[in-house]
Amino acid sequence: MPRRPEHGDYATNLALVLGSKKGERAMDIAKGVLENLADPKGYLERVEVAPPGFINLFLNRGKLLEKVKEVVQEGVNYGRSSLQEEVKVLVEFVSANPTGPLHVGHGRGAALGSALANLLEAAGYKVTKEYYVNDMGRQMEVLGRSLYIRYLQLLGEDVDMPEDHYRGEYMVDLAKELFSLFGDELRGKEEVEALEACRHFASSRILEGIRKDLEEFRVTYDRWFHESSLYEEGRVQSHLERLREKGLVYERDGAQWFKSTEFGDEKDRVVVRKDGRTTYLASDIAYHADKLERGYQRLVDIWGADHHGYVPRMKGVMQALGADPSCLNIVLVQMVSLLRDGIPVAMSTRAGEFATLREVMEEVGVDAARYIFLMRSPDSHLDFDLELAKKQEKENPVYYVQYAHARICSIEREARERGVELPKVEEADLTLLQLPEEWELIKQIVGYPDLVREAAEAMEPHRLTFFLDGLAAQFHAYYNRGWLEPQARVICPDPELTKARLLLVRAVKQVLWNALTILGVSAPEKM
RNA sequence: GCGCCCGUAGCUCAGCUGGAUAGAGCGUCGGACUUCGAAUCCGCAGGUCGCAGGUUCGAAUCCUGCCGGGCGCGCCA
Repeated sequence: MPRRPEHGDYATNLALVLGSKKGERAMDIAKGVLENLADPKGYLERVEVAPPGFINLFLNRGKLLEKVKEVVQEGVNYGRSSLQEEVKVLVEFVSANPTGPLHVGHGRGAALGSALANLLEAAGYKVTKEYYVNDMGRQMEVLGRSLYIRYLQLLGEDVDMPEDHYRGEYMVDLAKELFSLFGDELRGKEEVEALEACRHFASSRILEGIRKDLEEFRVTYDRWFHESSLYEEGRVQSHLERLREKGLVYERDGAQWFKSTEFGDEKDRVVVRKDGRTTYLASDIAYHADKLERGYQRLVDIWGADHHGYVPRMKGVMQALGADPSCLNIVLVQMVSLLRDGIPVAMSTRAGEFATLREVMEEVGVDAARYIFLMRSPDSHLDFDLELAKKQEKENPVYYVQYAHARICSIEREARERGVELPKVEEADLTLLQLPEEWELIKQIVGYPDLVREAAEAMEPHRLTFFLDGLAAQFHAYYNRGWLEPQARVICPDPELTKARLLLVRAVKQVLWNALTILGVSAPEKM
């Protein structure tokens, strides 16, 4: 899409690229392309060649106007497409350990994962959303002991909480809850048994809290996959055995190692420790094998960027499992720094200083929080200042876009009040739309389906936020033109023109709604 | 030391996979409300795209080397 109008509505550098490859003059190739250009459906008004070899395409107005009618006819389905064949994709995201409440970093992953899942679905993929619950390992033991200590403290015993345990205030609350259920019953039991009860209680209650936070954040899952289920069925061991037969798992220094160097990793990785316990990598091998066995052709894992060092070994795991490593797409989302009045807020789970997702939701609202998380490329660090977000609430970008939607709803309400019926698609003569602002709006909404496909392919929902901002800006400019020019208003003196404009504006509203919905942000009819 | 990400306007960031004169929001300054919602719009100002080379018709975009910031480099997850 060229910037300057004389370069057409679309432009291609095809001839320049071909010219450099074949060593021919680009201008000659461009002219040749022009002569052989087929346009059976008449989409093109005219085509020009410009030095040094650009081909500029000017779209046929009438054909574009028909597209506007399609927007209204297709409604919520406009912009959705279907792939040639069904592709099953599994999006796994957040997957935070159930050792404490979700913090802002998880919020970013949650917003991104859910929006990406919607986006892929809109592009025609068959999407499943999954949360991997790490309910095994040392951290779970530490969690159980942390709760046990809080519980004993509650009963008046003098026990110290070690530095490396979970010291957050929420553990005290859990201890109280535990006490109200069991009284001092646990104190009399064997420690092993009490710890097991604490572990189970803490992790299930915390996981329940996580589920509720996410639901409130408009994030839902098709499945919660528990790491422990892999062990109950003995599948971790069986997959390790299979890799051992392939020579990809071997013993050294009393431990079992996965030969990830075979696939480009810088060193081999331990899967079974000297003491016989498996590592998380062993679980991940079984888990990803399970994903493949379930028939997913494409696996999307969304990780915090601090886990980037694990990418090579996971790619290696895919190859070891006999899969193409390119079918595993790992999206690394950079850190979020939560600020309060410009001052960084510490976000350590164990130290118990929280910047929870719940806090953020309650302070700035779900719409604003989701939109801010989704505005930037996952590759960029994100500064999220709570105070600033609150102060600027009314200037927040999300309100700008939502306002455009609400404004159109308002226009439609006004039209009805004045006795103007909203036109049916066949009743409107769109050729009456002659303002440059209208042409710009038309071009933008017509380009929306391509945007959805491209954003999905790049796995970059943030492109939608920039599209939305641009569409809203174009609409607001259009609307404001009617401020001083009553004949440029949607509801104008000419009834036929009014019908055409109402239809256009309805198409704009539909596209705003569709894109906002993919992002999981509401499109209010009133604000 | 090695690896990944980032470096674009005063601030926060886009830049559509190498195109034509680098964009937006916020902030500053100046304008537009007798009503289709001013949560908006219009305009001014603001740039050696971190630095230096290279690739070619053409580079913010690709390659190399530096500089600066963030994050990793466990028989933790």
